Amino acid sequence: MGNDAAIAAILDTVRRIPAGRVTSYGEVAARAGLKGRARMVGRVLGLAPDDDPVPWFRVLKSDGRIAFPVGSDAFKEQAKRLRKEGVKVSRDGRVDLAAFGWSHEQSLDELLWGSG
DNA sequence: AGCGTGACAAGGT
DNA sequence: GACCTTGCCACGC
Repeated sequence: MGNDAAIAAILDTVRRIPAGRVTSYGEVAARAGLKGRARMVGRVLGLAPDDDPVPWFRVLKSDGRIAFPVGSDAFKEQAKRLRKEGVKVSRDGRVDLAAFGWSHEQSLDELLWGSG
């Protein structure tokens, strides 16, 4: 897969992340057919222009933490946008992937109350 | 071409 | 948990 195709695949994948859910750079790469190229995902999101809006803030590190340094402007912006969609973000930028992760497809209610 | 750097990940100490 | 190493790859020098 060429570079342009890879970029398009990454952007498409990120646009498919549902509001109120998060995923990791690695998972985006894998779903885009670019397993092992998580670093490229971060790079592409960083370059993504405003003309081509993508929900970059729904992408976290594999451990569920925001990738930016705690306290940085980017960190605060990402936490703010996530919280606005109902995602719980701890002060140090942690998100519970079991509750809000994409393709867990399990609502927080189900998690708390149990499905059956 | 080589080397360092980076919005990463996985495995080990 | 904090680090370190290895694998990954695009970029700028």
